[in-house]
Amino acid sequence: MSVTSLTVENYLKAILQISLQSGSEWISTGELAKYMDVAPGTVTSMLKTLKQSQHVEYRPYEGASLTESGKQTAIRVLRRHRLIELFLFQTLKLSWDQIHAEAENMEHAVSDFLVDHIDEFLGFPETDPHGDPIPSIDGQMRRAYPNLTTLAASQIGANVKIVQVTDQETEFLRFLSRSGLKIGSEGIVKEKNREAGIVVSEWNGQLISMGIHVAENVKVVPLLAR
Amino acid sequence: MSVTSLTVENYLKAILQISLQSGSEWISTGELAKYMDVAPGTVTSMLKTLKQSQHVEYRPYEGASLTESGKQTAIRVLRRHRLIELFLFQTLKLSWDQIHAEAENMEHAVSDFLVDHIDEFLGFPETDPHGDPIPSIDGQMRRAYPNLTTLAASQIGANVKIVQVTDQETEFLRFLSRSGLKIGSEGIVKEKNREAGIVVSEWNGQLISMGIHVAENVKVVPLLAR
DNA sequence: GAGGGGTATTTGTTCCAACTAATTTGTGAT
DNA sequence: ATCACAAATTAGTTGGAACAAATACCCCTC
Repeated sequence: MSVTSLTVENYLKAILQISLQSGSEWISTGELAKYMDVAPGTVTSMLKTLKQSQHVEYRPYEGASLTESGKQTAIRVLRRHRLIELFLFQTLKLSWDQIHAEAENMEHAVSDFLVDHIDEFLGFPETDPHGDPIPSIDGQMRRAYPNLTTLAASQIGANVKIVQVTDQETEFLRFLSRSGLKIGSEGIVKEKNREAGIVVSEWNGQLISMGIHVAENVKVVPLLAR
Repeated sequence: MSVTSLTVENYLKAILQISLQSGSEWISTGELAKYMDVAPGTVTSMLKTLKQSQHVEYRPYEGASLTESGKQTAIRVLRRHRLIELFLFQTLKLSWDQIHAEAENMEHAVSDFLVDHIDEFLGFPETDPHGDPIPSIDGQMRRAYPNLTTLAASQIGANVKIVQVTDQETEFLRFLSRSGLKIGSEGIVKEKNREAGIVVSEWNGQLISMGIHVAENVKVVPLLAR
């Protein structure tokens, strides 16, 4: 097991998350710098280091992508993160927005041994409290819902169930909590106003409006109309 | 809340533990260097840093002692450590020797907010799985058993109950587990051979011998003979 | 009171991961 | 085809925490 400092782990995880989000394997220095909140030059030198250690492929001025081994490391970090979140969520009954920051710190401080015990304790769950899939012990990214779409992309009149939220910002999560929305909530898209950039939907009889770009972070599966 | 890096926290905790163990407030550079497994020069420069930040008093060639603020920080770290140990012990049913190392890493990665929730979840416990007292939320060191002695110091024929073990070495804890000894075990001192450096005691009908210096790490309270 | 032995401190490096500022490269518009 | 701009890379510094080796200090013994 190669030694990967906390910093290296964070970079690898960031690269994985950016590429999962953007859908492309290759990411740019700039994207990574912004995500890590670090100067571009810092990223360049880190990418060289990661290339040395075979964690990424890197071509100057073009960008970088994870190698198989880099991806495995990143996935292990993600697995730790998500299992810890769920663990805290289940045992301590903390809220959505509270656990993310804690898990961010803890993910580098727990051994694989402990994580596997947490996994067992939780009954080998498939998703974390945000609905994000938990990578399996052998490093596979699981995908719980193949027919996933977003609230923003759903048609008016569509009956949907929230299965995942893909933004961990405290304020966003608080907004959802306040609105009574959580994983498993079912609702109907009532109105989409592309000009105003607004989506209105109904949940348990209550109407909720949110910006289109916000609704893109709410992943749903279609339900058959009742 | 002053910013204390993980390294600073570890030094402060070490100073506290050394002085608790030795019974004297002032500790030497050498003791600390050995405890931290670090070169003496490193300790000297760290002590200067800690003096700067008002965490310790330090006099060259004489040693250092915690200031009130340094002590508070150290106690908070100790509290985190012990609550985490108990948390893992209770929820994941890990063994004595497994949790210590995990908690060592995790203690710097969890917020006071989380620790207080763990405390509540556990029902505000007084001692951790090793019987060590858990400092209270307001930074008091609790002392559960005032009439504490060690197995090594108990008279032949004494009826005792184990309430604490003061060595966290994996091998020592494994030895205790294998011997069936744990917090709460009750036994009788059968034989003490100071020349051979051996203490023999009986637990549930089983005789167990251990070295005197080992038995010093087993803290007991006397029981009335049955 | 002069040495000597054991601790401590100082000094000078090293590595990591960040920064700023200067330079280079790639690309889209004219 | 060139220019200008945005993005990336290089170069040079910084701070933290470690090390080894040289030096300084304390105290005990003769």
